[in-house]
Order: sequence, then structure tokens, then C-alpha cells
Amino acid sequence: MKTKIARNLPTQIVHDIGSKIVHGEITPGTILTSDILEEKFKVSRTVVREALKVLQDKGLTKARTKTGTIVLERSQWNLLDPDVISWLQVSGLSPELVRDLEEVRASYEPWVARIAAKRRGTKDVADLTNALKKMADAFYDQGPTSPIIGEADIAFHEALLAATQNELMKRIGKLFIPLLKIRDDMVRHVVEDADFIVQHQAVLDAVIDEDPDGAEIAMKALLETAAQASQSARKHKSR
Amino acid sequence: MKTKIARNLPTQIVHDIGSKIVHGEITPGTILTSDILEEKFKVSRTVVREALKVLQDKGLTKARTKTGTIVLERSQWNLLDPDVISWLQVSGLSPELVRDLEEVRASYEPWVARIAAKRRGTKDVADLTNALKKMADAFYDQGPTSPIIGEADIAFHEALLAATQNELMKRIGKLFIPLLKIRDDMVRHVVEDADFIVQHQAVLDAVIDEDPDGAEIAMKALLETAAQASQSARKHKSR
DNA sequence: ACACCCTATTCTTCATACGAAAGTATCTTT
DNA sequence: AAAGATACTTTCGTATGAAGAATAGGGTGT
Repeated sequence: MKTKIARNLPTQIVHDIGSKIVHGEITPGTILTSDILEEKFKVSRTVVREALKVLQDKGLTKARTKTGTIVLERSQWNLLDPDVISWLQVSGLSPELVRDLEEVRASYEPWVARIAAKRRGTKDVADLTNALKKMADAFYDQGPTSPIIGEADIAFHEALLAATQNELMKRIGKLFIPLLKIRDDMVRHVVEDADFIVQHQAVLDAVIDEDPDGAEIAMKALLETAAQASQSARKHKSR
Repeated sequence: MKTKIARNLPTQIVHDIGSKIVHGEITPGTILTSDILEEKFKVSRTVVREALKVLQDKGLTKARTKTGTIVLERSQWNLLDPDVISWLQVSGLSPELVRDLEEVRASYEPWVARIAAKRRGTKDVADLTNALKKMADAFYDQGPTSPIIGEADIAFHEALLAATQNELMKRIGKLFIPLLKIRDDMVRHVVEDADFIVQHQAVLDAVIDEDPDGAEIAMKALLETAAQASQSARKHKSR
């Protein structure tokens, strides 16, 4: 697979600078002048300007005359922006943001499961089943530390979102993916039994049965287990 | 109040074109060439390009050589973008989007109330109280059709969001504002008693008491009443 | 010490030019 | 005449030089 030749310099630069800001490589307060960026990326003002314009729209930077464009505080960032979200990694997730995400997710995900159960099509069931199978196979073949489990977990949740047939719900649901990644990272070394798999199965069963109440309850249980695991992982780590 | 002299042509143009697209004045499939826009807005190519770049980032348009930049389908729009959301008005809300919004909101808002009750500060209580007072005054002085009620309703919900101290929750919550506007518009002619006020008061009381369960329940009740009212308003209208 | 003005710097906008990509029309071949 | 190759044309993409606007920071005068 070719890396898709970038026919769009500004987009490239947006990603380069944007991800560095979100990852913390470029800290808030840093000044980025057009001249320096032109030099650094070997492109024209036009390109740099367009890139900066987009970054401003995402709330990452702000241009001011005589000073340059300054990298803004995290609180100014547009957390709902798909790019910003995709750039968020373990390193980019502050404790506050993790708390915020978990807080929203605790109520959101069960509701997703409910709607999914109410409206899922046959393709959705197939996608969910595949994701879970992948997860289970990895777990039993390679053990609980397999990175495949995390991938499959994300695939499962995305399939669940798709099953809701609700465009808005899908987009909001995608906001939690970085959280899934970090959680997976922390939890992996704590989970020792197959609860994880069993509870996903329970959600899937309820969705297959078109049982909204069941799906909601199963998802709540799943989240609770995950929360406990990540909590104990945190203790483990901070000790 | 000065209208804040627009020192940013691209931003102006983004708003002009963007809102027209979202409102349906410019329909998907329409071709916008740079030349025509330069002509129309009397600005240089640079400015037009920067504006188009931002619009593309919001998923509203897509540039293609030899054709021009084409306005995309509604399904491509980034519904989480603050600008796109703010441009959504009654006219811009398709039935599907209303359904999607209502579906998410039904689970979201009670949770917001819960977190708000758990974490509200004194300023939040003051803001909420003010909003409710404004709402009640308008209701009793000017009757249930006063437009002030809608404004105060939005202020109330924003204050509730602020009380959660959760940046992400605030941003997601703002997505529902267009929904509040349209609902207010429909409901206003149906509500005849003070349920609306009383139920808001119930939410406020629970928040003041720092009673998460109570706040969640009160909000659920409020949403239910509103849903019924808007349903009967819809019947009323379609008849 | 304070207020005021000046200047240098950086963003903002304009005008122009050339290159790249992709439809469209024309031409060649069979 | 039909199919395919070629040349043309249009529009986006990028580069560059120049002028305008805003302002931080220094210089000047009282």
C-alpha cells in the first residue's frame, strides 16, 4: 500500500504541526513565525498561511501581529475536531482529559448499545461478531497481552456505533477511541481472566436479540469491569 | 455595541459561504470556482483560498482540479464542528438530524445534570438561578409565547454544562443548542401550564442540594414533558 | 518617572506567474 | 465510422514580490 502521495502541502503541514502540538512536542506559548516555518518546511508563504489558518480553526494556535502565531493552551483546543482527536495519544491525554472522557463515556456507551440493539442490521451483527471473534482468538491463542485485543476492541466499538445508524452518535463515539487505546494499554497487564471476552459476548448477544435493555445493562457491566481494572492498573503503576 | 470590524476576510467568507451551505441556500453539488468567488467578494485569490481551505476542513466542500470546489452532501459535513453547529437553524435541521440529536440528548442531558449536581460551584448556582428567574418572569409577565423563554432555556442549559467543570461535556452539550431552538419554536404554542418552569426548578433544586440522583431524575422528567409537547406540536402542525 | 510618539516586525491582503491535474476536443489509425 | 491516442484548456496548487495594517517595544521629551 502506497502512502498516498501528498498532493496537499498545507494538509501535510497541518498534520505535522498539529500532532506535535497535541503530543506536547510543541508546548503552549511557543511562537511560530511564518518565516521560520517556510524555512523549515521549504514551502511558500501561501502554504504556510493556509496551514496556520486551519490550525487556528482547530483552536490550536492564534495569530497576532508583531508577535507571530502562538500555540494556545490545551483548554482552547477544539476537542471535538476529528484531527485533534486522532492526534491524541497516550502522551497527549492529560489526567483531566481522561477524567472528562471517562465521565462522558460512562453514560454514553450504554446508550449506544441500547440504540444499536434497537436498530442494528444484519451486516452490523456480522461486523460485531467478527470483531469479537478476533478478540477471543487473540486472547486464547496469544494470551491477554496480545495487542490484537486492543485493535479488536476498537473495531467492536466502532461496529456498535455503526449499528446505531445515527451519524451524530457515530462521530461522538469516535471521540473515545484514544481513551480505549490508553485504557487498553494500562489494563492489559492486569486482566487475568476472560471477563473481558464474556462481557463483550453479552453485549453482542443482546444486540443480536434486539434487546435494548439487555444491551444497555451488559455494556454498563463491561464498563464497570474496565474501570475497576484500569483503577487497579493505575495503583499498580504509581506504586 | 460595535459589530467588531472584521479584520479577517477569510473568516468572514467562511461564515458567509458556510452558513449558506448549511442553511440550504447553496445546495450540495453546486460548483464554486475561485474566480467567481474573488469576483463576488472583491478579494484576492489568497483570501478565497484560505476560506475554501477551512470549509474543506469542515467537510462542507471539496476541491477538484478542472471542476472547481464542489459543495458536498450533508452526510459529509462535520457535525461536531462548532461553526457548522452554530449555523444549523430550524431550516438547516433535517428530520434525520433532529432524530439523531434527540436520541443522543435523551441520554446525555440527564447525565449532565448528574455531574453538575456533583460538582457545581456557587457561581454555577447563581447562573442557573438567574436563567430560571428570567424564564419564570417572562412566562408570568408575557405569557408562554415570549421569545425570552427560549433564550433563558438555552442560558439555563449552558449554565448547567458549565457546572460540570467538564470541558468535553460542555462542548458536546453545545451541539444541542440548535435543537433547543427548534423545539422551543414548536413547543411554544402548545405549552399552556407552568410545567416547564416547575420542572426546571426541580432540576435546579437538586443541583443546589448537590443531589446527583435527584438532578438526573428531574432532568429526565423535563425531557419527557418536552418530548411529549413537541410531539403534540408536530401533530398539530401536520394536521 | 511618566506619557507620548516612532519604528521595526509580523501578520494580512493583493497581484501576478507558472506548474500540475484532469476534463474536453481533435486527430490518427484501423 | 469507431476506437484510441494526442493536444488543448480550464481550474486548482504553489511560489513570489510588494504594499497595508496592527502593535510591541524602544526612544524621546517633559
